Amino acid sequence: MQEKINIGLVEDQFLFRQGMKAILSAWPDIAVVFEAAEGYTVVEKLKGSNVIPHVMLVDLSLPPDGAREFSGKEVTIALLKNFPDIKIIILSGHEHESFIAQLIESGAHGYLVKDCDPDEVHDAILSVCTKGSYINTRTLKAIQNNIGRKTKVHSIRSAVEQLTKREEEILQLICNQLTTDEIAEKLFLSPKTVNGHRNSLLEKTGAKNVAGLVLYAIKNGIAEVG
Amino acid sequence: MQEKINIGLVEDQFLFRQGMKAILSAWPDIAVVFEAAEGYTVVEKLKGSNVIPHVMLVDLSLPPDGAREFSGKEVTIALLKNFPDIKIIILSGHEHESFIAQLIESGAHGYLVKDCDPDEVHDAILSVCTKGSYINTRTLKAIQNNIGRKTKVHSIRSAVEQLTKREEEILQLICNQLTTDEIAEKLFLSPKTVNGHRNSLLEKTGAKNVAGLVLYAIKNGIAEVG
DNA sequence: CCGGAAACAGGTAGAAATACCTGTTTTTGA
DNA sequence: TCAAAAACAGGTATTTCTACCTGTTTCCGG
Repeated sequence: MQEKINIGLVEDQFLFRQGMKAILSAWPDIAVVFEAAEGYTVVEKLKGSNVIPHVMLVDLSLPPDGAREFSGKEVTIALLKNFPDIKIIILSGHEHESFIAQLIESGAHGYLVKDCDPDEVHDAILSVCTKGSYINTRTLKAIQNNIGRKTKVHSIRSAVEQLTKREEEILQLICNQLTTDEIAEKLFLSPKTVNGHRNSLLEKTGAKNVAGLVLYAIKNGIAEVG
Repeated sequence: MQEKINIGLVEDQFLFRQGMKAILSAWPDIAVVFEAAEGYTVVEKLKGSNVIPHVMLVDLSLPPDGAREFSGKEVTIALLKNFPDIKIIILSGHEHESFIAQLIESGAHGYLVKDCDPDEVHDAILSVCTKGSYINTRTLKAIQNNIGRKTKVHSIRSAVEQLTKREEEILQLICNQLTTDEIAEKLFLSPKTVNGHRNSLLEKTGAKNVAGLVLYAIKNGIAEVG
């Protein structure tokens, strides 16, 4: 008998995790050997574990609990850094194409929507093990669309550039409905400086105004709705 | 042997649905007899069915496919109208308290977060069947918080009032990053009129500026992030 | 049929944001 | 250590938004 493929689950919703376990366990060639609900504990937990999964299924929309942000993207990067042999498949709900592309660029080996067939999960797992990656047509299209979009949004550079720490900070405060002057006061800066960052934000995100900035922030996990 | 409780699942994510089915089927007193992926087909499908579920588990975050919006809230209302005997339990991911309160007000009999224990699902199902409802402390707190919040946001009236059709329409366009003049042109209105609606929006939502409006829109399903 | 809400439209004023510049200092990475 | 990027700060001009008013018309429910 062939050795089983060891699977790790990173998913905050307990119900979904249990469900996935039930689904995966139905295949004789698959064993779920690791589970985690929060992103930031994954690497630590794995280091203390004696069984390292071959494939990790990571939920994209892990909530950024508390202060620290540790979404599916961060988990992917951290995992690849510490366990370069682990194959990573991203699971996502109703996410956005631009984000998927980012994930793949971050080094994820596969991508699945939660609204897929259980068989597809099995396929994906086998595929990342044997071929090293799994990209279905849907994902491919998303990536292509996104790349296509990138070049036409503003300039070739702008969309690829990512925000700096300060810019993210200010974007968050904008989402908190603070005005430029209020932000300046809060961060002990000149309003002119904040204004500069604001302009950079509009430039980099391709947003037309605050509405666009807020949407961008939410889409990219910089701000939350609640 | 006692009769089984018939369960219906309304959940767009196929994987989650399968998982839930697996979990639910593990209990001998429960049978999954109905499934739907989209909200707007539920009532129709049920009318054509000869087995009516006793309890419906409805995903709150059903995506508003295409033009028509038919989220968990609409499904709840439609179900209660057509099948008043069905008990409805809302399932939600990382949703917002204010929304939960709305759901309960819409007539849902119970509320569960997706990050709960499978046992809790079982408890909830039994509870809505025998006692007619299921509210855990977490939900109760959410509702109370929300009610508490309502009274202090702006005025007693403002937060309770809901937006008119026109206001929602304009809010959507604001989220699309249109300026007042652009909205006016698009809707064949005077910019002054749009301005008036804008002011009403700020007043009713308690938002301080567009950022607040966008957040409100997303929180209440009027606009989407993608 | 009447009252109230919604939608419409107008005005004035000031606050805030956006679009362009310019430059210096500090941090960081190759 | 050297160059690039980030953060900082300033100026000017214009657009857009927000906060107050005023009023009319239309439509719907009691």
